[in-house]
Amino acid sequence: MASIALGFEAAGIQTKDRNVKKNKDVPAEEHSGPLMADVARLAGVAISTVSRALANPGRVNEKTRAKISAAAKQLGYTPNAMARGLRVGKSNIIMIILPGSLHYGASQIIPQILQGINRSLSQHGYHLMIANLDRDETSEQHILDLAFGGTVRGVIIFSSQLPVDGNRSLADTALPIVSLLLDMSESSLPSVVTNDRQAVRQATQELIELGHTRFLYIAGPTGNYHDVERYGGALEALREAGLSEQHVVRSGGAHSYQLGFRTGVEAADDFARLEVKPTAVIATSDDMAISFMSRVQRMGWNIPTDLSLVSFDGSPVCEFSTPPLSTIEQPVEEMGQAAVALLIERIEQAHIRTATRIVVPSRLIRRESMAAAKPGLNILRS
Amino acid sequence: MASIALGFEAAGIQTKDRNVKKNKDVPAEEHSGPLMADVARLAGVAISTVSRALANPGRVNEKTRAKISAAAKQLGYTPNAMARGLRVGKSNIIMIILPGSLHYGASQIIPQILQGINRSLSQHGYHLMIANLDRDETSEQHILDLAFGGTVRGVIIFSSQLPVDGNRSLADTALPIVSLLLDMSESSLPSVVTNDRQAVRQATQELIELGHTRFLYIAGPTGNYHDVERYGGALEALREAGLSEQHVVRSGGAHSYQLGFRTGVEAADDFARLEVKPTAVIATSDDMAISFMSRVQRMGWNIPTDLSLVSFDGSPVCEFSTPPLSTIEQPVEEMGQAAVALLIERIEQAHIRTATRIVVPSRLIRRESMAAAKPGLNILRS
DNA sequence: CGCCATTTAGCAAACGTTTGCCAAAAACCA
DNA sequence: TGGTTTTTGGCAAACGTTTGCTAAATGGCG
Repeated sequence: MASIALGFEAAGIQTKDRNVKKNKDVPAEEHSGPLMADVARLAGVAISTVSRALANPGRVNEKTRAKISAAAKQLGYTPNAMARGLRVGKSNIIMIILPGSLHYGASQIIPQILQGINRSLSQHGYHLMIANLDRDETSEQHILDLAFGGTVRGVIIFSSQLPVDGNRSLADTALPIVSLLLDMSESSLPSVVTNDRQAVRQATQELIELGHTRFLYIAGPTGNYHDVERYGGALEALREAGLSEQHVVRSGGAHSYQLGFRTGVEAADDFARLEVKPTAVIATSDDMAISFMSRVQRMGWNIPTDLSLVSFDGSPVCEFSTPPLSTIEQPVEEMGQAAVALLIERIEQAHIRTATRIVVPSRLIRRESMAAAKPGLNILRS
Repeated sequence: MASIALGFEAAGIQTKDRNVKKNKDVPAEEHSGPLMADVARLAGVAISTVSRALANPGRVNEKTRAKISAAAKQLGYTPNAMARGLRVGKSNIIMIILPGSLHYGASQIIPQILQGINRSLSQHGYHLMIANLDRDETSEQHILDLAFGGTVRGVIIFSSQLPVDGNRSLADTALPIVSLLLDMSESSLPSVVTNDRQAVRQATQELIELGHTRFLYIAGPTGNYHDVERYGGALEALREAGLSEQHVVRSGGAHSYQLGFRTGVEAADDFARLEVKPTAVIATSDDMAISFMSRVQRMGWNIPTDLSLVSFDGSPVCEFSTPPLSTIEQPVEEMGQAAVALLIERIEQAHIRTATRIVVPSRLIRRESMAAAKPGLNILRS
């Protein structure tokens, strides 16, 4: 407007005008969509009335409200989320932080988790943004920018530690955070977890009852929460049965879960090298179990006659391996829903400060890969 | 609201006071974080200088810039994304629309796709939001609200049609959109696809060269783009070899891909019922192939001696089935990257209007599930 | 030292909503 | 009908940035 007026004012001095323009970016006149003001004009009311009619219907006459929403529909009006978010100081976006090695355990559970969470969130009017937490600094920065920049309203952190960058830490946010799969209730983060330890203990107990006394444990990344818990559960069962830690051989542990299949292959090689063969194998993920099984079968061992096998995750594919694989199924759907419920509770009632812990139990699905130990056959030659 | 007010009215005069308050919400004094104004004050410059120093470093003295970014770091300042977005009229969020039956083909490819896309986006400073496109109306509304409400800056639509709701359609947005997996370049949407048709044709040709003349085709959802393409490819190969459509039996087609395993199981039953047995099976997803294989093996058939098998998707698990499964691998990583590249190109240079089509070829991974047809053994009894 | 060209910094107006406050209208009661 | 309560609508000020314009500062040159 001002520049046009200037142009008219001094028609001869075009240069001047040009110079002025150098500093000027186009104001992006392209937002196109109808504004609340357009709706108000069409409905013959004030903007504020439109706002109230759309967001807080109780506060406006029904007849007016109808007129307004008709106008809105006619124009195809959609309120601008950023303007709203800026004004009310909150967004309706939830961020889920996924570990860099995305394929934790069986990759199959990630889509289920994401879908379950997204559905639950949608029902409450929230949207889902995903963030990858790699080991590099930039990914942590991105996440913290999202958190501190007001883009997100709450965080679900999936089997990871809270990211930190410089003097900013996710823990310092006022944002509600829920930890999924990783128990961080000690650090006063509400957590939704499954009973890794107990589930593995129970599976080990069953193997012991079937007569097994020598175990191969195929480990996840050393130090990983899930690996520690699961191995701990196996050891507990052994101890209860009066068996020492000598009765279990560990394999794997060097790789991230992303390489589950490779870990299983290497475990099969380890197995082949052992003088004293275990009769039962506990794998910390289905991927490992499947590739392990494939390799040892190829080497000539029979499952479950020579070797029983049980793993963790509950991927659907386990039902269709040969033989069908016993696995500890994680109730991903329920866990996702529980996490969302917890998060929304924190969002909507800011006064909740107690750190809850919700344990959704995993359950062992018994299939043909588990059988009684071969009596008196504790030593096999490779 | 109205009824509550009536209740108060009857109660007495306290109502007045309460009613006044009813209209008042706390102004949410809790944004907490440091503002650009705080940084400016600490650095001893004006707000606008801070803004320019942070976003457009060339426009401000280096010494000043250093002072400002030191101040920003000291305060842990993070710019508010919604305020920025509102002002500049654009966000930095990309939305990916996933089909409601999320487990298209092998669910394994979804996490890979998502991770690949998210990584590429991160590098360009964008964030990824996921949206589920279910069959219900609310999910379409949610998606359109995101698109029209200015929340997102671009859209990647994964193997789905554009959602429509009332008089709003994603097609009407000014937003850049890229279609992934589904070829919509005819509808002037830039698309990144793989060569479904040609890949299946080639695999079928190889089977024919191995002496196979009777096929079982395990179909995806009837009418689905991928199913049409893949079946078409198989038919083309048959026709080229002078074989009529009679030489292929279709199974499945009724379910969504989500039930891939079940489709395979039912295909095995169909197979058992056939008088004239096919000698080769083409499955449209790895899930189907795996469950099919498991069942027919259990019924006593041998793979690949009695029956050759090839499927689509390239899930890692195929390498470890018994026997290892031949599969057509989709280059998901490259496809994701290509989609992002295309999208960012459209975002940053708004003048591109030509609809591109990028074909990233799939490749057949040959494993033991494919072998020569048993000579002269076209009919087996069940 | 003075004049002009070029940087650099600051003011204030946007961006599109929501909402406190107040005025107007409506409804009710006597 | 007049006064009082209740409801409804409108004005304008936020929310935290970016940015056009202008003022000030800096530097170059005669």
